[in-house]
Amino acid sequence: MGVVQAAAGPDPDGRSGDAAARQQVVSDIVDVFAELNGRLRQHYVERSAEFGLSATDAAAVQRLREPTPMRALAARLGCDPSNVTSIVDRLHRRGLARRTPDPVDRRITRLVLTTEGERMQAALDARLLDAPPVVAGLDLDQQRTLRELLRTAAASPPGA
Amino acid sequence: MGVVQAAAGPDPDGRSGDAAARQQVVSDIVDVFAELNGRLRQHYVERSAEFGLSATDAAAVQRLREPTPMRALAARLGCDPSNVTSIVDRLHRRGLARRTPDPVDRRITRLVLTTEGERMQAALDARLLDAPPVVAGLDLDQQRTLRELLRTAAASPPGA
DNA sequence: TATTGTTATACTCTATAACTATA
DNA sequence: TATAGTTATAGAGTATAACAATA
Repeated sequence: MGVVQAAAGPDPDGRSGDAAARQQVVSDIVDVFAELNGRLRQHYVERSAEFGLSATDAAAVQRLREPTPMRALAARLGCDPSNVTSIVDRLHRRGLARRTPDPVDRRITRLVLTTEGERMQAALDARLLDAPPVVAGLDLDQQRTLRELLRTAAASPPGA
Repeated sequence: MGVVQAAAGPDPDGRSGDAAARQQVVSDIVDVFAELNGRLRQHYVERSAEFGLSATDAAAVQRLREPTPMRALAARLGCDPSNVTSIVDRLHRRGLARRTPDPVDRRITRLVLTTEGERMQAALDARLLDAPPVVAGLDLDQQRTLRELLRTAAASPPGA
């Protein structure tokens, strides 16, 4: 159930019933969503740790599928570019990624996975995308429906 | 799209197609889910700020619907009990909540909203549950379907 | 003059451990 | 001996601002 508790009986005056019911559905969704988000985060933390990586570092490895400027990786991770430096430093120390100069713009550093990094990426994909909490318990059809609904919600502009 | 990119053409050997397609759906869902979670967080931060509250403090107000021990509030907020002290201190300074002794167990502090706290709670419900990003753009039927799917996913035990 | 990556720093969030008062 | 709440503190995560190199 959501934060807003459902009334015990029917609406006394019979007017606010619709609005209350609608608010209840929204409240329920937000609540389960938050619950699942917590589990999903834990899933990523625990499974990334199996490879000796933080969840953030693992996410970075998953997102390096072609030569990528630092800023672009920051955008994909949804964080500030200043954070990427330390992430890439750690991946470099682990022998998973390296910095290469951009051929045309010398301000840009392009990030590339090493061979070991590519192996790690495949392993992470298999392990992290194996029945994560948002999807576990849903068959393929249900997953497709869920994806469609979430995409529709995401297509609604943030400031609407 | 998800982290794992969909292949351009059909599967060459015709064997891994199913598994790859399934992984793609999961990857997509996890991605949109994360995107929506970010927007939802922002929604709560911004709208709570309209009332001079942090998102956490607002969530606490929303969850005080009857006399509640500190630990119970911590459980509802999904945080450690040690955090609740400062939250309640702030709500108290704002005149929104007060601590009352439990009638039978003197170790327990029960949290109760003041009249102003109850007004704030109603205002927060109206404002925070008004078309949050997870739900915006979905009609009532779609919202019900989404709730059902998320509940099914949440019903699947975390360690499964 | 604007932009990339880096660095130093500060701020927020959250958990752990030690303490007290009760049970 | 165990539990509720408090306190101090430390760690992770993230953002801001200033800087050097390059455009």
